[in-house]
Amino acid sequence: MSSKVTPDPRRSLTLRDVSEASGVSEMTVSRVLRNRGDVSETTRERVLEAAKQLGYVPNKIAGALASQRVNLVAVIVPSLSNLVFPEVLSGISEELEDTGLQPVFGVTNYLEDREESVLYEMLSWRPSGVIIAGLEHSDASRAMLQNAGIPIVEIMDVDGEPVDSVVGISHRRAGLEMARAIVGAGYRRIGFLGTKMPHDHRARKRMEGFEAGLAEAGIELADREFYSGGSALLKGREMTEAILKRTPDLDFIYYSNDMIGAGGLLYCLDKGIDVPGKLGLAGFNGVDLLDGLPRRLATMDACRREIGQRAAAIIAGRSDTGLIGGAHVELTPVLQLGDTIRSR
Amino acid sequence: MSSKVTPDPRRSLTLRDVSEASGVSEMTVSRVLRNRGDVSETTRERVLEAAKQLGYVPNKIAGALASQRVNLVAVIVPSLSNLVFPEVLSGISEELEDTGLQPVFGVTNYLEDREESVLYEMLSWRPSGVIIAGLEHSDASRAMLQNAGIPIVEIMDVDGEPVDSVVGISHRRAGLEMARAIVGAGYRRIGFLGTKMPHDHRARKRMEGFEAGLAEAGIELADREFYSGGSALLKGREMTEAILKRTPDLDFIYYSNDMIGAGGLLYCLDKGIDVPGKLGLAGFNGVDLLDGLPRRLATMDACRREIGQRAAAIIAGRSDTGLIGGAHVELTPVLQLGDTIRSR
DNA sequence: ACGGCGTACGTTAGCGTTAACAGATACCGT
DNA sequence: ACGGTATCTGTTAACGCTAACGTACGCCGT
Repeated sequence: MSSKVTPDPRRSLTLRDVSEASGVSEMTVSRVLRNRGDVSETTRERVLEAAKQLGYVPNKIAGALASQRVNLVAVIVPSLSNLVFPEVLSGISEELEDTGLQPVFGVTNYLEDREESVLYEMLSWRPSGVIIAGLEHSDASRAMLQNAGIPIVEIMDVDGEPVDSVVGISHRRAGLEMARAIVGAGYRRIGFLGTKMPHDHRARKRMEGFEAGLAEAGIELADREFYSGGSALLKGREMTEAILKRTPDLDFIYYSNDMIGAGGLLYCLDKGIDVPGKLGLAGFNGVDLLDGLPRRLATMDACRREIGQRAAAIIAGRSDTGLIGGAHVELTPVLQLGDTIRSR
Repeated sequence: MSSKVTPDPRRSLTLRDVSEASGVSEMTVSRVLRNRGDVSETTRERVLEAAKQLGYVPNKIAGALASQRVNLVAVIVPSLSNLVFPEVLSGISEELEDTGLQPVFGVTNYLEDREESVLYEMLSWRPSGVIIAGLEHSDASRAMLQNAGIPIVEIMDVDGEPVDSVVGISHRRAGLEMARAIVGAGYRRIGFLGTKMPHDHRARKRMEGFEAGLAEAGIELADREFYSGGSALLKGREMTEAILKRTPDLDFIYYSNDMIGAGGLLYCLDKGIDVPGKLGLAGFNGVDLLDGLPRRLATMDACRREIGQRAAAIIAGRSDTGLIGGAHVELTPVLQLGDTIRSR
């Protein structure tokens, strides 16, 4: 790989190198590379050829500083292993595809401190917008978002006060409606299995909504348990076994996510428990993993991909909702009864 | 939110604003904010206070341009829905945690064109290093990597010629050893179910290795089928049913990933097929999802998290392997027999 | 022949930060 | 009292690019 073209392989190329190689000014090269302004067809070709020949890669750092424009969108989510977030990210990527905007992902591990530092770090690159999961942030984070002077979209959840725009579903209402459906189907001794994460506000809201829904019928949760870490499917199994041992007369279990719900379902099938006759089950999310299960778990679609798309559309300025002053998009999750809630 | 402090909420703050607010030069502010050089305790506090008060967020764009240093590491993977990659990314994040380096993720959807444009885009931010999945790239991508003048780590796979460093496993060998184990356990009529992605080189190499392993014993694949899209678990079910219908005398099925393997396993359990007596099954990856299944699928751990960690360590200059000239780290996946290969 | 206009470039002056060096002050030993 | 050193702070000049404006030239109609 002896390079005849690059004078110093250590130093990276600049516009000047391309301009010298093609015999025009740096400005003209810049114009060609950005397709801006008038350049004759012949010089355009000459410049393009030289740039390609040298293997020139523009320096966006300098470009961004000079133009005061950055084509980055900061996207901050609590986790990637949750299965939900990769789908949201896909929706964002897809929608941003041909806008010239580029998503940059950051992960907080459900930690407020980390959210704060990830946000700080990302804002220091002066992105064109921020998409961030949840409505609950530290005071400092909230202040940064407010002062950033760029569009902010908080996603996943609409139960609370957004800084700017918001796209999501009401987890409270999701829980509530699930409770109504379950009570409506005649179940009375109801248990809850969920994650122990104190900072998963959405799971918390679902449970609160769920309890409120039960309360409408004068019912209280018969039992509950929380876990953290490990394989969700396995935990679903283990916890289902444990809760049924402790409270054998349960006739329904509501899981805070589909994964542990699936584990519970597999356990019940193993043990020959009559689902949904003797015991009903429901999860949350509508992950397509469930399609492959022997029986389809009742669940509620969280509109993950669409949330990503709508949020990205707002940042890209493509949203039809009020362009200024913060859009407020509440999507409606659809209850899928599956085969694990008896139909009356 | 009437701001007494910010003069113009539209324009974002600069070092100058902080310097004026604290009565020192911009340089001193810069020093305080970066903990570099000597600053007296009193000024340091005054500056910090002013910065916090104003809500100043440094402009890394300007900083990077001036210092010619960027604390970003470009990480390029083909997909996020594969379950494998989020784990690799976690490994990277974790390892980079306290190095001052920040990973930035890009997704290619298994498309060479997209890989090229994502890479170009990322290189234009002049990152400190690149971690990229796979050894197969377009000529242009390869040229960009070679000329970037920064450490490059190709991950997941070691079967090929790396540009610089490489961390991964030999998928060819993984397939080969699985074949040997299966043949060794006495299976003879062996089928393969996999993904149709022409650009998933690693799946391809596993299959090639697998066939080579069978060939050692004079065996050929009895049947095979490929799918694309949809719920992997469900596809595993459907394809298993289809292949068993077409070739009923199969005594083993090797799946290209655990997810469809799990689907196949659930199908067999449903149908009461004797696993592993009459039919053996194996997948690939060692995802912890499998822990929750009624029976543990045989698989091979792909060392996903560790790959991420080792790759990040190389970029961070923490690797013990030869610091210059490209490290070559081949991890060894461990065969886990589970309950779906009979033990002789 | 002239002004007017459009096209195709070039020039100049930053963008906000940091590297490198240059004071300024205080303190020290002799 | 002196130079020397240590500690702190300021000044200057980039970094690589682009916005805004300037200029040269050709073409047109009258």
